[in-house]
Amino acid sequence: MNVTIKDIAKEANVSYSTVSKALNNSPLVKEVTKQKILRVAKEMGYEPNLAAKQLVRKKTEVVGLIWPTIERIVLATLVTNISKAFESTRYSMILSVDSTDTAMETFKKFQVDGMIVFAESEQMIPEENIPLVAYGVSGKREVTYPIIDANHEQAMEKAVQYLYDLGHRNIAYVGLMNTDDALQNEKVEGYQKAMKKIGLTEQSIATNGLDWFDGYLAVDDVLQLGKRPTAIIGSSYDISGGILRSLQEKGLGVPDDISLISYDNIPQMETTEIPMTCIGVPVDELAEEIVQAVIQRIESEEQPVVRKLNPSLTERQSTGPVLEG
Amino acid sequence: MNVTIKDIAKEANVSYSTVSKALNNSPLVKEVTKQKILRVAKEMGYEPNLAAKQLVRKKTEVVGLIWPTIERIVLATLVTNISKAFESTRYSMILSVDSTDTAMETFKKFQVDGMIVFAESEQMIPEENIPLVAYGVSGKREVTYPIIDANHEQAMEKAVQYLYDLGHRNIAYVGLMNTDDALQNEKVEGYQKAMKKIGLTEQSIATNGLDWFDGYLAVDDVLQLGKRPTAIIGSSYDISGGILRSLQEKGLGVPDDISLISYDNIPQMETTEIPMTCIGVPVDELAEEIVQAVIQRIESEEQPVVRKLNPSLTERQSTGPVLEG
DNA sequence: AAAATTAATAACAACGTTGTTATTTTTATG
DNA sequence: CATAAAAATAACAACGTTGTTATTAATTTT
Repeated sequence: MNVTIKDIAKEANVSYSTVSKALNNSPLVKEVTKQKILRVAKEMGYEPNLAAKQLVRKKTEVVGLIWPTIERIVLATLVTNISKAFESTRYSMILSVDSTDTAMETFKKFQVDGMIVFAESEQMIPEENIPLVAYGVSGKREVTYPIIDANHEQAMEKAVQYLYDLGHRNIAYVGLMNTDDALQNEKVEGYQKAMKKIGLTEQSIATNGLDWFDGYLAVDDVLQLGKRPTAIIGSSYDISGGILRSLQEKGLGVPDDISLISYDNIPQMETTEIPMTCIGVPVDELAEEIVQAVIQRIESEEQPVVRKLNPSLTERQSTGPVLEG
Repeated sequence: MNVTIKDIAKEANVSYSTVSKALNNSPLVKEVTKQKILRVAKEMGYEPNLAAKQLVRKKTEVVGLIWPTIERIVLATLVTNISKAFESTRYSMILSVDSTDTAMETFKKFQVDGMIVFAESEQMIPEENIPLVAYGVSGKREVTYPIIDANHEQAMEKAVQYLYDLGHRNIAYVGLMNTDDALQNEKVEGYQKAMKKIGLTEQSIATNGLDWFDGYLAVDDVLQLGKRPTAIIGSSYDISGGILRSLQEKGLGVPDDISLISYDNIPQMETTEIPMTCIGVPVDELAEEIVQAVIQRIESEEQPVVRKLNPSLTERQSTGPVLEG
């Protein structure tokens, strides 16, 4: 049997309500008794009973994260970071890999205080009176829950501008396009707009998928473009990894012969063959933002809003100025 | 406010204890009243309060799964399958990606009935009076909790035997070796033993890592072996994928010029460029086994044992008989 | 049709907390 | 040094269930 506040009370010769207050660090109990109770509690190995607490307080201080497509690894780093971000709050996080519906059922059963949903599509999530925050493409629809999204357009603009400033004029984009993946589409469109804005002609290479090898293969096409690009923007960590490898194998120096900048701002960019310059909302920042959003929504019933986070560019060794041949 | 059994009781003109019994389908309540109560409950949208139930019953019917290294995707399919396997039980599953310690804390707070731990190393997990089952390399140590493991040795033996029966005599193994990854080591050793047993000379190619590209690169080495192998055993899904692609690119027909068999028995093997013959414990089976193990351990205090599951070979189109040149 | 038996329902005490109200103890005040 | 005020502690009713025990209603049995 587990030890309860009543056991502590007996041991410490106080009433159990005093124990409760002491454990919650209430100012209503004298410092010395508080200390004694705390000591006794520790000695007895007291562990509060969440169910009991929850029953009276109607709060769990737990947030559920719904991640239905676990097998697409892209988000793993984000999950890890969110999990970490929760550590400095009074909330803890649990994860479900079930379908959104099933997961929501489970979380409702648990009476989590809030949920984070990785929204794959622009499809609406039925909100069942548990505060909810979505991470994903915001689109243009009305919202009934906050959506955290990245400003992909701005990201591409920054990337292009950065390369332009380094002297690059032929900048190619490599990534998935013309599918119904709203996120990928936003990226290409962002690139196209940015190029237009700055007065350059776009040159994009469509890949077949989102994997490493798709980037690896795309380099052949890139090198056959009319004007050979001096810089490439890879649409994701995996894609860019493949591009980098292929360039190396073809004897093209990065960044001397060709500069490479990758979308996705994750720490892993540091540890590629050549540390990669990248653009995107840093994951830790993103995670922090998401966590804050749920907590705020839980605690203050705030209005749902779409937040487009600003990307930042992290300069590493895969980019450099155009060298005169 | 949520509707409780007391609300239902009022509405149905019975006592709340009768409602409780009716909802739990007790034989103590008359069929007609039971039906009425059930109907009223449904109409009112009743959702049982887990915390209250838990408080009196001291059971949550929830199992926690600890998966600290989420970023290594290999296990994702297994997680998905475990999650699915729980659906047909009365338990549900939640997931934590925290470190084993932190996750165990959270789960203890939640008072889960049991835990599944993906044990990375052979390191011991401190068992804190919550029934625990580990999935991972069993090693030779004493156990205080059940460990579910695959019989890697037998797997390799089956694979080699299968290829032998098809006429292959030069069978190469491609995979990570000589690192401190216990699982990978077991695989190579299994291969070596199997070859020896059947009287063939082993030819293995060590990769640098566990990724797709490591397999892709390894093919060059394979083809430079003294006796060119007629069959390759790839050590994992990713590795084998790389091997397959490289063979294709080099114009080597699979399985006509060279047979390929992969470790890992997951459904994805069906959808590679050429559907792959594979060896291993089928994930769904593995998942089922793990789930059964926790449940048994929760419900019957059974003795901890190491269970080595038998792998099975799934024949697809990447393997065939040796063709006389 | 009264007594005994069985079936159906109701009452109520748990479970381990929190938060409010009541009581006691201590300290300050005239 | 009584008395009022403040501080500390204790008592107790929630919270929404389950499971046990008590009560009432419906059947048998004689």
